[in-house]
Amino acid sequence: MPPSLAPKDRIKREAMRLFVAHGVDAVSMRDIAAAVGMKAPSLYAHFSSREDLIGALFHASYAEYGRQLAEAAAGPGGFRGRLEAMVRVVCALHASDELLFDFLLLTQHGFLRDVPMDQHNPVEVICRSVAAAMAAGDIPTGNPTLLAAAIIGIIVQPATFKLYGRLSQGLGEMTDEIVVLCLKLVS
Amino acid sequence: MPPSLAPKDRIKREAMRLFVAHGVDAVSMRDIAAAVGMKAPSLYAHFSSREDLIGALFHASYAEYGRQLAEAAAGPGGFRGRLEAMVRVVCALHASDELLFDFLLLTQHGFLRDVPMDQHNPVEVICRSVAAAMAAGDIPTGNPTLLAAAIIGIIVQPATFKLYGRLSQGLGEMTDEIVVLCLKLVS
DNA sequence: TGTACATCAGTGAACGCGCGTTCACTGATGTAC
DNA sequence: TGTACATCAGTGAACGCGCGTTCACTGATGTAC
Repeated sequence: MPPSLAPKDRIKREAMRLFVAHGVDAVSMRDIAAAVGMKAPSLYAHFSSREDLIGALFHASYAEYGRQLAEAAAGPGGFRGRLEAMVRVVCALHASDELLFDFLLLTQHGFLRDVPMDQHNPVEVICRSVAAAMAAGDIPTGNPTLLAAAIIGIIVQPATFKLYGRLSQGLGEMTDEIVVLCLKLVS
Repeated sequence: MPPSLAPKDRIKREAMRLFVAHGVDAVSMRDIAAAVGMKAPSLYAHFSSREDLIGALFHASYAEYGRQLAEAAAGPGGFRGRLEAMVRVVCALHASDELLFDFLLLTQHGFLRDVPMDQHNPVEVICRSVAAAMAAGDIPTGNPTLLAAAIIGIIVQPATFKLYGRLSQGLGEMTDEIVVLCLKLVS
């Protein structure tokens, strides 16, 4: 933790670290404050409530993931090229900030019911992209949502394995293999 | 909730329902007791603690899943036949008790660090089966753990979609399609 | 049939605890003149 | 340079609350004689 970071960012970083290590519900405001060398009341100078802090961590990052995915999904070329681009985006996000990726992975179930199904929702982006490709005849016909789920599973489950130490490499190092697996699904 | 069930089973059932609906940490012993028409202290006649109740729900079921998977993994024929059998087992488990499946799905991250990596661990069963097939040359060479993760992802992510209403069909009704997707991965 | 007693699932009241949050206050830093 | 004041991140003490859990007790049911 470089002390050069602004207090607000140090709080976000340490909170994320603790949430991933112990689970969101097992970490108190006092725990977070202690990790940044403060007392709990000081956190309220930066976030209006615990809910606000967690929301700032989850929703902003989740939307940013969706934004980058939507960009890849709108790229040039056929569906397979765009699928490869999307997979590479997600793997790159894992490589660039694994802590954030793990946080989204572990806390998703607590938030997914609140997340709007709009164009910044990563899951929605993939579902729409697959459905469009299937409707256009670019890939074999079937249940588009099931196929989208399978693609997401191929990316997310290895990240879970990494988190629990079953895989030592991150998604960044396995990108090419993951791309190959995803492309097999749409063959 | 048939009142014919023994009190202990009614408690387990209602607890599971509440945990899936609101998250494990958001449900108190008083909530569970109210759902079965009791007061909180009565629960302690059946379970020694909250931890004990949750553990009874998770670990026994998780081990049973592992046992059934191990049985399918030890079946006759080549790897592809055994993989198909394993996928069918998981889909059948989802079809036979979706609430239980969802409970394991939602609470896994809170327990996976405690689960021993033995022969009753469903993830371990799949990892070993894939690794053996790869070592025997039954399927193309690669990272066996990554492939195992991908297979698990193809099954688990559609279950997550069902849970959040993105898919209306359960795994039971999509079994054949899921089998096809998994077999594509090992081609 | 009637009485005394054992059993035991369930309860009301209470416990200590850690939680999120509030608020008056501190004390270091920067600015005005 | 020196003094008075404004600013503001951070703090100590305290709050009300809901939690898991304990325990003496209740009251229905079954058994012995």
